Amino acid sequence: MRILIVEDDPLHRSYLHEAVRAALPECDTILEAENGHAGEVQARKSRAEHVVMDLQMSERNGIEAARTIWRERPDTKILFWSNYSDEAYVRGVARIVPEGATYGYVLKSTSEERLKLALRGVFMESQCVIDREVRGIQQKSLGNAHGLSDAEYEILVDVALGLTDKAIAQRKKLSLRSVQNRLQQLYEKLDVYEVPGGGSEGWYNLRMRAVAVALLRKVLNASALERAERELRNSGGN
Amino acid sequence: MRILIVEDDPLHRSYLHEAVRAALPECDTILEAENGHAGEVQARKSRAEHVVMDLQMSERNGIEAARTIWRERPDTKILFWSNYSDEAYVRGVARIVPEGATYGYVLKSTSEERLKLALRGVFMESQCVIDREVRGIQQKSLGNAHGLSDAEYEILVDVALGLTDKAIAQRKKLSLRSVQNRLQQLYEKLDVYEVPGGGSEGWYNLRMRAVAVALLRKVLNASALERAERELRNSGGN
DNA sequence: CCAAAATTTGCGGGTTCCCGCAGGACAAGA
DNA sequence: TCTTGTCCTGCGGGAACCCGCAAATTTTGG
Repeated sequence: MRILIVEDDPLHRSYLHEAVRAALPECDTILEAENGHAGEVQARKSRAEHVVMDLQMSERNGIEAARTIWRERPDTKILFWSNYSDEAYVRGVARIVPEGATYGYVLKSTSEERLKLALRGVFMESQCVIDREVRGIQQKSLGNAHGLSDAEYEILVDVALGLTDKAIAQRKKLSLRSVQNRLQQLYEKLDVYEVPGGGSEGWYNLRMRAVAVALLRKVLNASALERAERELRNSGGN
Repeated sequence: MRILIVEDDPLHRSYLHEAVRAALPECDTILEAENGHAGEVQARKSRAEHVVMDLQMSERNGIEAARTIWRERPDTKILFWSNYSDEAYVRGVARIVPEGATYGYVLKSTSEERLKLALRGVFMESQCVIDREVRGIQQKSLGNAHGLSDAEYEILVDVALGLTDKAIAQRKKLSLRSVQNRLQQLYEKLDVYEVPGGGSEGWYNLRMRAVAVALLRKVLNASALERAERELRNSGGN
């Protein structure tokens, strides 16, 4: 049994190494990579079927690396080990996990015990192990009280990239008006109208404010933006 | 000699603890805090004059903590120890350093050697120790080829918060037109006009695109936005 | 001190955005 | 089938944005 560790912080990497060794004595070789790209290469070369990896790394982040790994071998078991439980990350992971794949999502702040349990659960028992906090985010993002539908999220990302309504309409093959409708739904779901000072109107540029709120609430984050930007650029714009 | 460590990651905290113990044998007590707020409290209580602290922590980040610490005792020596060298962080730190204070800024990825050197340099020799990469960012942000002036940066932040031109004019006590002028400068300095696909016009909403580019280039980041948002809210909007 | 350079401000217009209103398209259920 | 609900679409107008032009003001440098 071989395990691949993808993590850029050396301290965390060696901590993980120890945890794996302790939790999975049946594991005979532990491979390491220090960024997403190296992780992909290693995974391809070693055919490792068990990967534990960090999100937010430089040089290709965890989500992108996971996507290409899963594209090549969809039965790979991946345990995500992240600092944050931003909705953007949770959504990003959910978006790329293949049909029936087993994976886990635990926070770096969890106890060593829980990390070891997750390691065994995902790699030995083929369970999906998701931390409580992360689960909480998942729920919230689905509970449509304040949660955005996928369609709305897509629009939000396009807006955040700086595209005009017209450009978005073209990309998404919708009429101009439909795009604007979805935008208004966004403006309601994020509390864009709430004004800091007095109740004066016209304080906010709604389109920009929506993105600001999404960033503050971690519905969006820089990493998601980077991914979207790259996608935009090599899809040639439309 | 007492040293206060403010760092939320337990691994990094203990690593720092070790490094301090090794680099500064004359240090007799090492205090620890696990977020910015606790750090402020500890600093106030212990009157520590030497602080090493992380940026990006939950529950009040390093910049805010440093600001209140320096406000109370401007001669405190602070060594910032951060994962990233985002322009937003570098600028944020530079913005709050008091006249003549000594501080340092090293990345978590630097060698143990350099960390120890920085510890001695800042705390014993009262030098300002800034990592090469960080210095590089500093230069770039000043070299006005692509670097934003302080005025432009301020506007950028206000725009990113979602304020309208009019609102910004009011806050900054400028005319509407001046705000728009500064915006146009922004649009030029960030390459807002560059289009992905063909040379079609009207592809970008410039105001939004400027913020997107700033985020992608790390001129802005979520942490800076949070700070600005809080400031906006308790300045009552104007 | 004056001249050059940079900023600020007003005006005017073309464009985009924001959104109420209202008419279609399509699916679910009585 | 008819209703109800949801979504897409077009129209129209008021507000905000983007920006060229030019005068007024401030700053800089000699």
